[in-house]
Amino acid sequence: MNDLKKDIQPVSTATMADMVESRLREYLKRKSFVPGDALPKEQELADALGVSRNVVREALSRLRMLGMIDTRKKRGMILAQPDILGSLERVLDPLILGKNTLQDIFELRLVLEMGLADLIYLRKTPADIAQLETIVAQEVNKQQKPFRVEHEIAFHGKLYQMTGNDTYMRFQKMLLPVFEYVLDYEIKTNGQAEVGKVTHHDLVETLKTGNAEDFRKGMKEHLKPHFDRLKA
Amino acid sequence: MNDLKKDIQPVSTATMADMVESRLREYLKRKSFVPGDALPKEQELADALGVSRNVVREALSRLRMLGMIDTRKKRGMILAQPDILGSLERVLDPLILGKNTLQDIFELRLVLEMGLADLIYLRKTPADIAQLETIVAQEVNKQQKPFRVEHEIAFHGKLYQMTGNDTYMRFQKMLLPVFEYVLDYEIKTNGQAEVGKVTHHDLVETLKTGNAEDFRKGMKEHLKPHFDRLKA
DNA sequence: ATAATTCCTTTTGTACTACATATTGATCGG
DNA sequence: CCGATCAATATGTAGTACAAAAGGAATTAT
Repeated sequence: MNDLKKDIQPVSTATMADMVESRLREYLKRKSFVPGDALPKEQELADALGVSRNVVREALSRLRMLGMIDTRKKRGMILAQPDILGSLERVLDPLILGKNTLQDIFELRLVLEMGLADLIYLRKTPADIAQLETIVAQEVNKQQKPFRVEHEIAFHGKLYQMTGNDTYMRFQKMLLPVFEYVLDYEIKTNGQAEVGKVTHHDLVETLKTGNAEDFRKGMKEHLKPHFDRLKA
Repeated sequence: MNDLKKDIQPVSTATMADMVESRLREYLKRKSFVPGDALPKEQELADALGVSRNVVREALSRLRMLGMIDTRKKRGMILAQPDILGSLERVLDPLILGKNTLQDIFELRLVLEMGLADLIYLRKTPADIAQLETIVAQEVNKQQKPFRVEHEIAFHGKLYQMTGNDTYMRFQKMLLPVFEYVLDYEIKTNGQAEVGKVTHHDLVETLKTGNAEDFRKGMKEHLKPHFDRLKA
């Protein structure tokens, strides 16, 4: 199905820039360049590849966007360490993604949320718990719609942060808009979602007294309305 | 820390292509383009932005790489649905990522693995179980090193597939090389890792008789050696 | 002699032109 | 009325030219 497309399309529609991009990738890998190493100049690459400098620049522009290379005016280009999530960020717009992908991401976030218990228990500190309690305390007062979302983000965001895993935290943050978007859509079609039986407050209590297993169970209950909506 | 960098760097080092890329993104969002809509021609964009067509093409080249736009020879460019993971794929190379990021991804995969139980129980079929049993049966014979990795991939890969979530599955597959890479590194420095008490065979049994909660516990035990290696 | 300044060289960034190529749509012929 | 050929058009590629910045070399001053 899709495999055929991936085999045939590149042959027919591959442009020079595409090929040069791929060649450069291969070149960097084969030469075992490490971050900081200098790359040949644009003109040299163009000559070596037998294309115009224009094409080379289009390919380099892509690698530059991904953070794979850094270029400075006279010093030439150097290999850099790309920010993996930086590239994702650019594409993760609910408005341009397909419905299936959005649904997949929605589920992915549930999976992530369910799996973070062990990391949290590995690294949580009393200070973290205290902050969570502050967040929960502020929730009690304001239950209006705009604030509820804010508190959801504050609470769950703090949980990600407690994992001590920066990539994980940023990843979750990026997924948030998609989550909200799908949620809004679901609510519009299926009516208001009820809230889970286990509250944020309960989860914090579990963090203080229970173990990772308990926390996972609590989180499952907390997210139950979302899970119930999933189609088998 | 990094926030400052993100605010200051763009001002100082932003090239025209960077700005045009950002402008185009904003433009697409503001005009609420939907996939299939036609974009203005390159020359028109260049004129409107006050830059050369060259710069516009560098920016478009980036969007094209991300799959955000499709272009055909005369028909112009049309907005497309980007493949979110496609962009990740290009950057997820263990050799060029930093050590911290690699460690983060290693942990991320453990998190994902721990969180997939509910999706599996929502969607598993008898056929899936049968396939898993076949995979496990083949494991028994060959325990040599190259085969073990293959079976690991086959087994866990099948689990992802059972979630019915294509994005999730591809994501996991992409994370695999990083996982292996970090694992190899750990083994080299800390010696061979022992294997978890719960085997693949046990997990399949749980899938047949137990519930999602049991499966999560089993998976935790199965991955215990990895979790034990994590630093608090 | 050492340090600071100035100038020159080099490489990227941008602009412009020209033309090839493919696709669309229209015109022309059967 | 349908099919084929041909022209128009937008992207793809090449090539030239020059501006700007950054590093290094040479020169001057203390």
